[in-house]
Amino acid sequence: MTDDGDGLPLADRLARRIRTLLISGELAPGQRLSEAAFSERFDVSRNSLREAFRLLTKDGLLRHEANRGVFVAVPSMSSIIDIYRVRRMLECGALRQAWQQHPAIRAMREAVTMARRERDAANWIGVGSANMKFHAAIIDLSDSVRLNEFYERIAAELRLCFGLLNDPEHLHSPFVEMNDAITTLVENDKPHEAAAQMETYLNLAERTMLKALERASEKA
Amino acid sequence: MTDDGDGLPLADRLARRIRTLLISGELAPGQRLSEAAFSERFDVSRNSLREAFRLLTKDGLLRHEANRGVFVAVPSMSSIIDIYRVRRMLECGALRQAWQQHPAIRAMREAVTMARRERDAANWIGVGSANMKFHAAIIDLSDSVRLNEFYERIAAELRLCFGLLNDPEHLHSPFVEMNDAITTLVENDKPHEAAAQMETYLNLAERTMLKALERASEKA
DNA sequence: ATGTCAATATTGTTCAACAATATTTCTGTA
DNA sequence: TACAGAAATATTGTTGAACAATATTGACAT
Repeated sequence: MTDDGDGLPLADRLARRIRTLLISGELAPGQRLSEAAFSERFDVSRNSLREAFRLLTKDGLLRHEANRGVFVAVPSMSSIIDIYRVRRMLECGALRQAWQQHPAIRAMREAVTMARRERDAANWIGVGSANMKFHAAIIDLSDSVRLNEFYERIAAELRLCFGLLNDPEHLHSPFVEMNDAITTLVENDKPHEAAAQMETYLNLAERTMLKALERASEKA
Repeated sequence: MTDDGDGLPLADRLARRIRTLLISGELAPGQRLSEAAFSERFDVSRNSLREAFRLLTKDGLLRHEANRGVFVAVPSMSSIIDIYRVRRMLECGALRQAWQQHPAIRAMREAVTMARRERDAANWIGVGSANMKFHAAIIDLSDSVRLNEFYERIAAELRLCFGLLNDPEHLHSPFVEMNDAITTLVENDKPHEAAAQMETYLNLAERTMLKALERASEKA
């Protein structure tokens, strides 16, 4: 099940491959991505590669400087603050108007179960993925393809931030039980309380993130 | 003040030019955009044009079909519903957490004033622009560059929908006074009431839009 | 009218070239 | 040595042509 999306245009497939490299941390923030090197590496033409770069730049994962090339975006304090501002708006909004019978709630519950299982197996990056699934499910509550698409972009940027840090246990584990509580609230048709809980969740996560970034940058 | 953004890469400038054509209605929805024809028209290479097409496709203004080319996106019922779902989420959210002293409130007031002036001059497309400025100012309340950027994309799609209709007077004028009321509410530090008012505003606008699209499509 | 097959046009992708701009290396001078 | 400036080099920006893969058109036979 390699699923290399053979039907899609080359640039899209390329963008997906590079995105994977970016969020897996194989390409360091700030690193320059040479057109010649990458077109060679992926065995595609420079033109096709440039199309892919444009897409990823629009996604905020790459930064483009005129006549200097593209660089892996470097997460900053202000970008983290901005990302969490977006998350509060979207996730709390989606929860607040959540309808008790919405199928996405089932996905939220599944993500919580998965996160717990991964945590018990001490697989912290698994906990992280389950966590991301949980929040994606929350966005699904809003039933908007555009919001889903937008959130995917934000989530990719967030993963880029995660890659900057180490300590994934301390980063993801504490939130598993909060996810459970929030899920229970929407299951019991208390969307406003769920949204309120999510707001404190995100504020806490933001602080954790900023603190971690601070430590990481002063070490450098 | 032509402001052709001479510093930007060619593909970005191209994308902007084509976007202008799209939202001004010079390119009809569903129309196919031939690479050969447009690269000739703008006197650029096919490669550069393709990069621009990719950007606009990502913005939802163009649709890309494999081996068939790009087409101007055709607004549908579902896309309008989706767009207004996004607008409710973003605009109501921004208003709800609005801070009385925020500079964007001043921009809202200015947009209202401008809209009134244009309406009195019976310049309906001017009313429309002022209206768009008003809603952009509301998004500014959230102080997020990512939300602003996302809203720009949504606004462009919305303008594409507007182009499909005629009757701009009936489409924009009724909302000027509502804008005034909402602005007054945030000026008086009643953000929740402003958000509630905005929700009814957007529901009404959505219905108007859907009705108009229905008429336009059954005529075809 | 309908379906089949060749002819044509369009997109998908690559390659090679050159201009414009950045970066590095070299050089001469204080 | 340290440093400013100039030459040399490398990289991006953009173009044009080429060819394969796919889609559209049109002619023809039934």
